[in-house]
Amino acid sequence: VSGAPGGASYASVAVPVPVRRLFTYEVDPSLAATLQAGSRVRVPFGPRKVVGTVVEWPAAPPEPGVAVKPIDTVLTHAGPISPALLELTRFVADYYLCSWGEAIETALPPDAGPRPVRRLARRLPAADPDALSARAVARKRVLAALPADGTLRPLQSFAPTDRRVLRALAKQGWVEIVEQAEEAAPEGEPAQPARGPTPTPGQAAVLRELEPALAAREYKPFLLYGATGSGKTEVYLRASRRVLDLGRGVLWLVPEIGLTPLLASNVSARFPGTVALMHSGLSKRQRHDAWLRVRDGRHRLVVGTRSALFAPIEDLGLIVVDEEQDGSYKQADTPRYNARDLAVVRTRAERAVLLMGSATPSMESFQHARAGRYGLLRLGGRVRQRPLPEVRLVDMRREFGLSKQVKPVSDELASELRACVERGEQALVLRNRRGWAAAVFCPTCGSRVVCPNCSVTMTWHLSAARLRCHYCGNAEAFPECCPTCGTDSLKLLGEGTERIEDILREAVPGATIERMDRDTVRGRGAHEKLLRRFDRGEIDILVGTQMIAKGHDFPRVTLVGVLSADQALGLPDFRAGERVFQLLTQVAGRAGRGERPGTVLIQAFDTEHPLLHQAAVQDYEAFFEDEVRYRRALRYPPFSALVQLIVIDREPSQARLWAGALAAALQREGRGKLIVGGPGPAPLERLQGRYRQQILVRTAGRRRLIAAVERALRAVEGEVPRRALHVDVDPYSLL
DNA sequence: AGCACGCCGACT
DNA sequence: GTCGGCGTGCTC
Repeated sequence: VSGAPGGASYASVAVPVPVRRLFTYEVDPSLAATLQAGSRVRVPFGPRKVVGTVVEWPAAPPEPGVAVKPIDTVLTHAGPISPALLELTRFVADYYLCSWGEAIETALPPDAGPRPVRRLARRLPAADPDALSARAVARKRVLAALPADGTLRPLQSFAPTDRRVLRALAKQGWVEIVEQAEEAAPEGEPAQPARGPTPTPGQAAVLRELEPALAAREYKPFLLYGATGSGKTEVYLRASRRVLDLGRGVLWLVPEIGLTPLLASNVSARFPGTVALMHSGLSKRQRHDAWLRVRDGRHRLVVGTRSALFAPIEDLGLIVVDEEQDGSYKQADTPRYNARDLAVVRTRAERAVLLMGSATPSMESFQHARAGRYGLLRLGGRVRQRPLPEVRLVDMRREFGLSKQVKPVSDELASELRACVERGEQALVLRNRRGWAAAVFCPTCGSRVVCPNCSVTMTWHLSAARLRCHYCGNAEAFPECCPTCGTDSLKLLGEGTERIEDILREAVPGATIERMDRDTVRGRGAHEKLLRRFDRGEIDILVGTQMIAKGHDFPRVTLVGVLSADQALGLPDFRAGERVFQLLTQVAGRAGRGERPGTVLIQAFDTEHPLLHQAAVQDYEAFFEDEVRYRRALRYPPFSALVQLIVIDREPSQARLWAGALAAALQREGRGKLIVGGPGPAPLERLQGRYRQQILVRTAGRRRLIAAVERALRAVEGEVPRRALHVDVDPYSLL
């Protein structure tokens, strides 16, 4: 297999660099016994060493003329990557057009570095504080603080100065200092599993439909479609119970919303000791440890965000994808994978059940379900017969006609808010734009203040007293006069959450109002902390961006206001409508989750827009029918697969040139079967000082599309530098 | 992605 | 005369 008799043997290694190629290394006979596909190996790579993964061994000898280097060492402490995981990462590399090494890197836990050691001190038998000289006050005191029986005491429990004294005592031979690897923190789970509620008839019916698939050990995908509050979580929990009882593992994916710990503790209560948590809020160490515990089979149920898709669960029986339509399943940087789509791949490979849930399924998933490729499970009714909220559209044109001024918060919403607060209930107000003003406008010349690096308007933040670019972070002082024409009559345009908060303070006197957006909740736990305060009733009105739409069940919320609901409908993105519908449905679902009925006010200028009416009556299927017609007509997903290519350079002419070459290659390689849109300026033509040209390629067959894109990328390899290219297969957002 | 090699501006 | 800027190219 590996060359001449008695000759060297070779291994094919995937290295973590963005080069879609494998590298051949020589395997020393001494390593042969420990090596296998999936082994992590330290290899020389150019002038440095990298840790790569053996993907084939033994492998064919290299082409003549390449100077093969030997594998340095085989890393054994982490163990090899399982064949299943190796295969999944190979799929990621092929499908999302990244290198296999990069795919493996994202599937593995972060390198946590050496485990922190705990140092402990112990008094040696002969040591006696009284034997020390009377002048050695500190040493006497510190020695006396150590137990006479020689029990260990952590160094951490001493003051820093005393620790130095201890070291001196150790030098003298009175004290011994020992090192001990830090143990992973004990779980502290409740021993008694919590009993869940009795399933509603709807839940029971869905579970009956699921049962044969759960027991069958065969790939079967389902879409669980049910309104907010219809009790999807209980279905997930019961399905998980069933699969765990069969001895198989469960993976439960949730969107990235900072509430994962909350959900996980609820799940843990039902399955004490079985649940591992995997999300980006954890430290490297915690993620690393959780990964190892899962791989060792100590946790059979993993709750986590996007990257948990790669959790090394053996014999996986079920993947739950909650809120499957959520955009956070799509990774923004390389590899740009979608965990929901990969869940299909993984369940298929592992002969497991896929259970995706949503109140507003993605167009893709609902279309699959309608076409019979996914089992469609409808969950009707609301838990405890809670009525749907009353949704009213507020016509802002009429509002303008009455008051002759543009008011971001209508009189109708203001009075509802006052009444709500007076009743002692709570309200949410959604405005999908942060800052005080969306733009600074010059009425003299008609220009707006734009970011010097990006083709976007600068946002005015009053509390920070800075103009900020939300794309590159550039911040400036408010200009004294117009940067374009020099006159000093600059006006603010478009109210952001900061301004809305202010307006509400005036409109609803006496109410406690807080704001939740990326400016007010930074860092770990801030998001959850604010929501907890809201939950405890310490806040009457919570204003914020779409952040407030996701999350928890707030029983005291009876009013939801949405400002400029139709604004996002005009965005140059084929998913704009879908996203607005999802957001409106989601935020409307926040109203009236307790005993009292809820009211939702949706403010818009284009109140005739069918989508707003469909959202108002919570008619997902009517929305779907309209949207599916539009997608079919324009051949957008789900009626095609789509790849977005962006060519970036400081020089606009250079970007155009390269994009032209790439588009031509795509035309050629597509052999007339691809729809090649562009090249043309990307929706955000300039970002961080670089010009961006966009090409959108689509066609019905996704394998064919990806293969053609791959060939085109290879064809322009010498011409277009790799770093100038962004390739996004199945993009979620085109902006 | 690193990292080295390689050709043009402000400094001891 | 060098130190160093980051453009280009390669990594078995």
